[in-house]
Amino acid sequence: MTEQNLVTLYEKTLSEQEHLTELQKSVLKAALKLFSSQGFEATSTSQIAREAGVASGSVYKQFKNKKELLRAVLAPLFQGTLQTVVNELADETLNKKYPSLDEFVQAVVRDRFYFIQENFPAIQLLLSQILTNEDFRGEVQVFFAQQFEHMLSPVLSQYQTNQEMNKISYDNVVQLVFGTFISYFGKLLFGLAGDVEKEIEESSQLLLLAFRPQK
Amino acid sequence: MTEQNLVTLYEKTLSEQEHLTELQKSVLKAALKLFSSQGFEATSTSQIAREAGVASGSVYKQFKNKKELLRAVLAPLFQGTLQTVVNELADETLNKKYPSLDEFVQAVVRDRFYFIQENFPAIQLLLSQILTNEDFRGEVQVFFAQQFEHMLSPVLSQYQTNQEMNKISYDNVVQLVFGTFISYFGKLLFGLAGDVEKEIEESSQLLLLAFRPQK
Amino acid sequence: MTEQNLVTLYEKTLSEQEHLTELQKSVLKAALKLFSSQGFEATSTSQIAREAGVASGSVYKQFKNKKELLRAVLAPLFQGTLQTVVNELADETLNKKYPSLDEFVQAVVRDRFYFIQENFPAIQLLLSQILTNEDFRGEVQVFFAQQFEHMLSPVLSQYQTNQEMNKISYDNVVQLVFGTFISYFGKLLFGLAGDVEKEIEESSQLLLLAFRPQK
Amino acid sequence: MTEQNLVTLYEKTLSEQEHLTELQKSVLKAALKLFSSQGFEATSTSQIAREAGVASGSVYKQFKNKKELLRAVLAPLFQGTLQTVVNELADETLNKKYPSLDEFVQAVVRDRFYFIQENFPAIQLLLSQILTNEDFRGEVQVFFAQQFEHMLSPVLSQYQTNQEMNKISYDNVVQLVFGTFISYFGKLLFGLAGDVEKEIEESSQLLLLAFRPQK
DNA sequence: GATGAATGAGATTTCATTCAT
DNA sequence: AATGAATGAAATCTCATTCAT
Repeated sequence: MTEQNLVTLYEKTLSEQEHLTELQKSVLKAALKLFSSQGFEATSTSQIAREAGVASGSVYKQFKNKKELLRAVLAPLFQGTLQTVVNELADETLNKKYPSLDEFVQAVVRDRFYFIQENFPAIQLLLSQILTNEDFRGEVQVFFAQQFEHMLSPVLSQYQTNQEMNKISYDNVVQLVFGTFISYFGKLLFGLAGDVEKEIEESSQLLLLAFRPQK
Repeated sequence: MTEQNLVTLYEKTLSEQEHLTELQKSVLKAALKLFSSQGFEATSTSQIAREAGVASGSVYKQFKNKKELLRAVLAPLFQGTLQTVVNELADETLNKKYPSLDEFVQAVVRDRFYFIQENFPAIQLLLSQILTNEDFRGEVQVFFAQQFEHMLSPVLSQYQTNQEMNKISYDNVVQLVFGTFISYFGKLLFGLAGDVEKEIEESSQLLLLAFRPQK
Repeated sequence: MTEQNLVTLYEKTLSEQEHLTELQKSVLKAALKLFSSQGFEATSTSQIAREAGVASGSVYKQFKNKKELLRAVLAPLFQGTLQTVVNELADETLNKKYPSLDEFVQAVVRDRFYFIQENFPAIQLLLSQILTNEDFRGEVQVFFAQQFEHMLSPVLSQYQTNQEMNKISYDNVVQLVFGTFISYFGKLLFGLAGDVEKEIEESSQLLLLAFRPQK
Repeated sequence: MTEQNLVTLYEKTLSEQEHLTELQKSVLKAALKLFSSQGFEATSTSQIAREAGVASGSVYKQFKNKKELLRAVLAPLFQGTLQTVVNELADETLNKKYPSLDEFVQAVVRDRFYFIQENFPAIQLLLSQILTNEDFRGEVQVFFAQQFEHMLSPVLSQYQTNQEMNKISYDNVVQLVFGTFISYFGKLLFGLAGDVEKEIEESSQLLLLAFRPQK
């Protein structure tokens, strides 16, 4: 089974980046952890150094300043970790053959709900950065733009051609699916989520209400 | 037509709070504006004082410390502004008679999409606080708990009894609707939203795909 | 019986000062109380105003600034209260006829020990001001200089002429007596003082060891 | 001859404390100097930093806050400096053999009067802290409790056994001696002290009046 | 390179003092 | 005269950043 935990994946991505020293990597890991749980502004560089087990000055040997450190923390998330995540999603879920639209939808929802559950802090960091950091928002946009379209569109077309799915646009599908995922994240945030399998089942059925051809 | 702009509503709420002085109100307004646009941590109290046109010490005459100021900023949002918003939503949208489910859904979506559009910065503040401030999250939860259920449930039951709507639970309806609103907020955040009327039309149709009875 | 409590005496002195308004007097009383217990620097003017039950601005209507207020607090202590104290000491103790030196010494010690006990906070203020405030030190000096000499000297001379007392200088007597009083104050400060009558008895006997003619 | 200047002794004590950095020591020295001359409340941390020749922030790197700094200033005074002072007093004065009570008393008075004269500002700080700082008062008490009794009592007993001294209690001796020292400090404070040798002679004779057996 | 003590700009906070009402 | 809200200078304290070792 493939790894779906962002932090572990993140560390794997880091270890592959040969231009980063061990020290840099430990700083990045510590920063990811603390930025996630406390927010960027509320985390001090000395706290990061302590968590990373390095001297406070060493943080600045590697990263010009705190903002640059944030960029360096977020960069591998896109250039490595998230890319891996996307690829795995494609390989293991989108590219598989499912006997029916129902099973396909449920597989995608299951895959992502578990992902959200396991990577809750990192997602919290990403979302809060998206809300407050305009530069970062730009990077997210560049990363996701068309990232999925070429993967998802063919699958959708196929179900639509089979008349298993009604003819709604790619954008609309993304909107519904994205709304579903954010809703699940919100439920987790507020402690309102029930058993994950029950949530998967319900959310899948809701999506299918919109996706199934209306006769 | 009633006012739906949060900042204006916020000021109206403030003006009704007789226990607040003019100075307190101007500080609260300035703080709301700056916290919204820059975040809580990134806003200094002297910046707030400057924006409010008062002396830096005056902020502390009125509010014990910066954290208390944040509480004081957010309190009227819930105890006044958001309450007004909820009440207006009830009076003007939920309690009106609509000839059909389609028109009802479209009316609700239109109402909220315009609201989101007009109150974008305040919503951004609320969402980022929800993500990073656990205490605040608790207050939000208390405020919204069952706030809608007693307003929305009867309307849904009615449409479901008429067989204009399929039998999905209140929770599921909320999840779909909440996902729709968040998606629209996200589109605005990323500059991806098209013409608001087109967005309303599309999002309403998507919801209706899920709400309409599947024959 | 005469009043020996400094604060009460202070209030009496104030009430006789017709150039002071009621408001001024209440501020002075409050300031005396707070400066005594907390020290001058550690007491804020708004705290004084609150204690006095007046508006904070009113303090400044009466006294140019905080330092001036301290002067105004201390002035009546010398110009009225302490003068009264000195006069009473003279009238009731020094000028009385005592059958023996022993009884005279014990009467003076008793009188002052009770005075110290009852006016502990005010004395604490005076001492701490003497230590830290050079201007004030000057005023104290002016006040006490020769204040006692003309009262005490005749009495001493008389006992010395009678050969009830050995021939030590006025300065030496003052030094021994002052040392005795400060020691008692110190014992009270550190919670080491025993029953006041026992302390009076012991301290009187110690003084008498030095005063009695050595055969 | 051994060093009896508190500030020099203080610096010596500091230099022996290996857990203190040079910077900490210079801050402590500066703080002692300024607290002594101006009082605790009237001294700002930036003033201390300037006097110590360090950056303002460095004060807080070493000491959590201003109150902690005061504690850190006073701690070596008791744990080192005053202890040294007490030990030297014991070694050089109390434990020496003197031909008579007269010479013993004069030696002790001389020793302490010179000590008071040389360490006037530090003593002023200690006294003003004793008056205004309750916590500090407690520490002083702990330090001095029985510190002297076991050193002084045997010497007194010896003189009393020899019938060179009358039988007054240890407590009474301490009271007389303490009163003598405080009186000399007071004279210095008010600029009333004469030549130190004359003061020593007079004060010794006064004490001896009380100590000598009354025939 | 790594360290962590030292820096100093800037943030939060306090409070003596002023002034419109 | 009395008020107390408002002021702003200065104090305490924090923390991103630098630099000698």
